[in-house]
Amino acid sequence: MGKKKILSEWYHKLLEKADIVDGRYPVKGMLIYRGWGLHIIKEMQYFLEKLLNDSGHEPVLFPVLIPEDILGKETKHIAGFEEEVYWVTHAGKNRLDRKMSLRPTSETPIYEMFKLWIRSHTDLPYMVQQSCAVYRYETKHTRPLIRGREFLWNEGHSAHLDADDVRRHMEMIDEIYSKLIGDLLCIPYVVSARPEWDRFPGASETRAFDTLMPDGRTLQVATIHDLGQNFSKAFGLTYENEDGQHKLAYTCSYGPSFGRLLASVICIHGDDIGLILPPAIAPVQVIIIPVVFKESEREAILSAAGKLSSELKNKGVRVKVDDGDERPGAKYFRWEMRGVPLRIELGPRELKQGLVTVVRRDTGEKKQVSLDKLDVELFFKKITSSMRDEALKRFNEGFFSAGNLDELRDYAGKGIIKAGWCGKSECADSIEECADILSVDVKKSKCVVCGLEGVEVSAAKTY
RNA sequence: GGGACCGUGGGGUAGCUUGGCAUCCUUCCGGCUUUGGGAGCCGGGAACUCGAGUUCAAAUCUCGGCGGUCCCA
Repeated sequence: MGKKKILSEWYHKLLEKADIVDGRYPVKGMLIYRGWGLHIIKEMQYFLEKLLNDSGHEPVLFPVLIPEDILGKETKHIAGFEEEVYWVTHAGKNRLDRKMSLRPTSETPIYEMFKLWIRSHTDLPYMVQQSCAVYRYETKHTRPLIRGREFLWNEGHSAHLDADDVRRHMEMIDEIYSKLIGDLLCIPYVVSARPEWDRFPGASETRAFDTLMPDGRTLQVATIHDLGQNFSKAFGLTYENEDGQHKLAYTCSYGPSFGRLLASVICIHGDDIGLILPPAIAPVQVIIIPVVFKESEREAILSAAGKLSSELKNKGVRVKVDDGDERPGAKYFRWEMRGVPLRIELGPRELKQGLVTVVRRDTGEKKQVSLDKLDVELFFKKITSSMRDEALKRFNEGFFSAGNLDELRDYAGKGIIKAGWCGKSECADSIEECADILSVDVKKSKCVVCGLEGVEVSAAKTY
């Protein structure tokens, strides 16, 4: 399929061929999530929700409708989303007295309830999380899983005693997301504070996680927002402290996009043949292919395959025997395209010697292993760590440093570029004509536009 | 936000300039033969994005809607 040549064509074809999503639903920016793709998303979701719940979050599920007056309570927030909100205005033929929006994000309805749930300082920190779909009428170019008008994510919301506790909480969420993105999905990323003009509407700081796609553009896969007391003020979110005084809480919200994480997994790990999935999220971790020549051998081979399959299943491995009518070669291709980490071939040769042939999807490496010494968990560990190393190696090659605007322009679209910026907004505009500024760092550097003393920024073409 | 291109069976396409029988591959169904890296043969099913207009006649020309892809900001 030629991944490297035309990433987007490769990507679109694979989404369909591997049963990940179907983008033919006739509403712009909306997708059908299909079996293979949804299963991968569910694996990520369970992993993340467990970490969040273990850290003290209460799982919740809020309604999708938010009344206009509640969505509009924090003025900067609504101003930031205004153009993207879907409105429900009618019930049958009757106009609703109170317009309802489809949630673009759930800070506002959640704070409406936090106000009722949080009474005392002993209730803090208060943390909830939900996995759900949110709705934003994107006017930019939509792309399946990357930019849609409906997308799946997990959103976490918390309320705290003070600003310090928010900072500590952000560190903890940072750690949880790093487990999700780096450990589970084997994807390298950068975390950085977004420049002021690119913050979440209503936030005093937005910290973002960006992955680097093979075409040199970055993809923001998760964010953490320090909302200070902005929302608490708007919603009257107070608690009673030890002295019986009512104080405004501090709040924080955060979320990774499951669609974008999946898109990153597909593009960053995949190759010309198709998907390569980390074992932890693969819907099928081991595919067993029985190789049958003679009818007389069929029963013995299939029963050996079935026995191996149940043994692995008992160990908690997601395993499948492909006993369909196709020839083995056709099966190899299909399961490789779908990214199954390990293939086990079982034919007359293996049966006779008590062996299996094991093939790794990530490296293509083929090995004969004696059946009683087969350790798939060890294979999974090796695959996982080598996928992480491979991805990191390519990621590290994606950093550049630009001393002037021409260099910045040259590197734009190749990766993440470090460049100097003096702090003036017109210079930022010139930089952003080449590449979006992801973050403003502390290291000193001369502005690539005007040459004045400034600080280093990270910039990249973004999705 | 600006621009370019596109929409034909389930998927991919030819045909469109110059209006007139819709092409091929693949998938799917049935049958025979096969099976260690996408098997072969025979038979069958299945399509012009929607609406309006021009015309004897529209996949083809015009306008609009819906949907998609890419580029630039």
